[in-house]
Amino acid sequence: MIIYYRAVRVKDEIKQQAIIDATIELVNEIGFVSSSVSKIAKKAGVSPATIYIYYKNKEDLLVSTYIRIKTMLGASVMKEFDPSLPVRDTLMTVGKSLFSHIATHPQLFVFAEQFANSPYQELVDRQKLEAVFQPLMELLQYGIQQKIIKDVPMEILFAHLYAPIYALVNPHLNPDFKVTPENIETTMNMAWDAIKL
Amino acid sequence: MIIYYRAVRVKDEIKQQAIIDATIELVNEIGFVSSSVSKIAKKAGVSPATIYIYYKNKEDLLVSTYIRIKTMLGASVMKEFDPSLPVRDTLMTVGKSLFSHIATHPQLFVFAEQFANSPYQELVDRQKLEAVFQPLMELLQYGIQQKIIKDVPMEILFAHLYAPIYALVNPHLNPDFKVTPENIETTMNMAWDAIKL
Amino acid sequence: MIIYYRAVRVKDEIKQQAIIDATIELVNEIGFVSSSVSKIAKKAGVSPATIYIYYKNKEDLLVSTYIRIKTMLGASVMKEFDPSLPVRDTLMTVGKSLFSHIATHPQLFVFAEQFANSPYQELVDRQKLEAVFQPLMELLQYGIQQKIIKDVPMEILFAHLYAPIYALVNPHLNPDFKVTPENIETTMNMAWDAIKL
Amino acid sequence: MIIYYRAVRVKDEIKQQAIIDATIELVNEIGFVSSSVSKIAKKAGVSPATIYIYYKNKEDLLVSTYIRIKTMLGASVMKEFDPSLPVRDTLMTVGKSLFSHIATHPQLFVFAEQFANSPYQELVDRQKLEAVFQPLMELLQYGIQQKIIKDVPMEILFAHLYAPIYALVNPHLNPDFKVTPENIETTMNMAWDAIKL
DNA sequence: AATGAATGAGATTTCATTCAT
DNA sequence: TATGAATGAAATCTCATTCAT
Repeated sequence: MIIYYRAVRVKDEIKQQAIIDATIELVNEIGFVSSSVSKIAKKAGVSPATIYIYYKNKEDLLVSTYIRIKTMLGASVMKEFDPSLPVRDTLMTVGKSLFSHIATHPQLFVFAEQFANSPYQELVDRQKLEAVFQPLMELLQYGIQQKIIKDVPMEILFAHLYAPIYALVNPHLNPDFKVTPENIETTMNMAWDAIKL
Repeated sequence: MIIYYRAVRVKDEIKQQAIIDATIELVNEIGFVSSSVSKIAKKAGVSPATIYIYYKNKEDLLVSTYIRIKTMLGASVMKEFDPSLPVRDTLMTVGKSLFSHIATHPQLFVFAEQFANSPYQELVDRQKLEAVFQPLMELLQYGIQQKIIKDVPMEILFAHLYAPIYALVNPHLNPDFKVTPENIETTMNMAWDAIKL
Repeated sequence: MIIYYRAVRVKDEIKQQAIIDATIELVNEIGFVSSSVSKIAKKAGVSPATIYIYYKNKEDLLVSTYIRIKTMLGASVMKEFDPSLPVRDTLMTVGKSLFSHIATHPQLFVFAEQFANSPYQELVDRQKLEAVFQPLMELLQYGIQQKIIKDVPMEILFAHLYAPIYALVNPHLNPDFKVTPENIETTMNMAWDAIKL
Repeated sequence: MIIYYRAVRVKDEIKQQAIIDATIELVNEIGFVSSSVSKIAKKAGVSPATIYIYYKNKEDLLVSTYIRIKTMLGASVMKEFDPSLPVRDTLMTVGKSLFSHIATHPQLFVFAEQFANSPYQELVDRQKLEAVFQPLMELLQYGIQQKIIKDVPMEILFAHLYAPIYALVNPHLNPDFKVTPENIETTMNMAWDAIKL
């Protein structure tokens, strides 16, 4: 006699991932505005009702997807972070890592941009998401102290270090830009020129 | 001889402007996703049907609004353009003008960002919109030639000159950033350090 | 040349009545619980969307219908009210009027009962609805003063005067009861015995 | 010879009662219309699927709950029935018992009222439920024969005896009515006046 | 017996657009 | 030109019920 009481059908990790993947793909294809729960469900191969087992509502689905993307991006980029190197080298490395992460996962980037420019964006705890970049801020702080980096507000430093990257890889803004090693090198050098003392 | 005065009622410029204003305001208030034609009509004080007299459909309304905003921004910013000044001064002036234009009309900026990150964005002729910045490109070209500015692709120069500005004024990204003369000065100086030879 | 600017299609009283009629009929047929907006629309011969032109939402439709029914009932019953007659005669007349109103419009009664036993019921201003019965209360008051009627709380008097009527005509409770003149006479005489001194 | 003890797990009485309790509570809180099987399950602390082990479907659950309530009410009220007392005393006692039962279990009453005004109501065998009141009917019959009680149809007698009670304790109809001994006394005396010869 | 996952069907509501005047 | 009414289509979400273990 077999007793299998415990093994009730269990929330399916694969299905949950399929839903997230479908969400990202669909937003890439038809945009945030037109992406409905039904369409996401169809793409994921599940019933619309099933999505509501995994997510409280549409908002929850989108916010969760965004947080997952941002968390992955942060972890991936900061993996390269090595404070034992010279300040400049560390910043360059992180920047290049960001470049290549985006270049490898353009879909995630498109979703994130559309999300960030939607009203849903107010629902995420930015502080929590940005916590992963704390070491970077400390490094910049240290650079300022060591008179290597300009003594200006942190947000301005960040703007010059990373905004150009986002602008360049954004296909809406620069449809023809290619993420080549040379372009990366050029951009990061210029960013350094902007912030260095 | 008969002289026809403008006896026929003519499309009402004021009404048309009211519709555009309502569109921009509504997108600011509730976002692109939730802005429906009926709500825009209500805010503009007209019937939904009236909007279809002035615009072919919703898409036409949104695209027209975007183009109007971008055209105004371009004109406004380039008004300050004076090629008789030194290259650096001209670029600084244009950058500051951009800063202050956005600071004075944050609503237009919010609409434009949401539009640019929507599928509608593919419907605008970017080349045409950017034509107004042609003098700027020529100036940069000239700066390169004169060995004042780094000889790198034009889009990289633009990215370093203006992306930090957009990032800083974007309330999603930097909710606490204040557009003060000092911050403007700092940012533009850093942008110049990035692109100057 | 004809100018008909003014005569835009106007909210259709007939259509609105059709929606209310359909609501009442449907609740009679399949009950409150199963009556959906779509089904009401279908019965009324309009699109579900049309209902939302006339009513803010389902709740508004149901509450409006209830108020209309109750107002009609009140007006109809009180039409017979004649305070110049002896107290007993007036109360008898009103009771008989109530009896015959319900007997003639059983559908309205069924709807009202189902509504009153639903959570929607909390949304109506009972005080306002009952205002029409003010003269009745004053008459009872007068009867008490004249030592014709028992000096007990008003709500107990009402309960004995009218609750038996509602119970008897309720087909759930008394499916076989017939509203005959004789039964009416009997019931009202007994109600009088209950309240008279 | 083999003796089977109750070795097989048996339907869990406690669980079944929990489901019924949850049903009644939920209908009290959110009404009949909004009470779904899932919500009932959650409140009862079981899986929705479990409910279908104990009840064929939702209808079965609701009808069973209603029958249980009505049966309990009947038994409880008739417990006091004592035909050896004078007719009047017996009727008074039963009425007071009804009053106090409802006052002690208002939740059961709310459920019953909502149920009775729903389409489910047609699914119960009223005759069976009312069988418990048979002695009461015989008593009234006897009273008529003895010329103590008016010789009118049984349902009219019942309506005058008990409808005022239901009306008074119904919080929708009389939100401010208090079930005090005095009010009970008054009401029952008046009911007696209505039916007595 | 017990259950969490799963779903087709259907709920309420809003949408972009057209109609009739 | 201008409009309020009207609507088919589609949106989000919930429901009663069944499945697989």
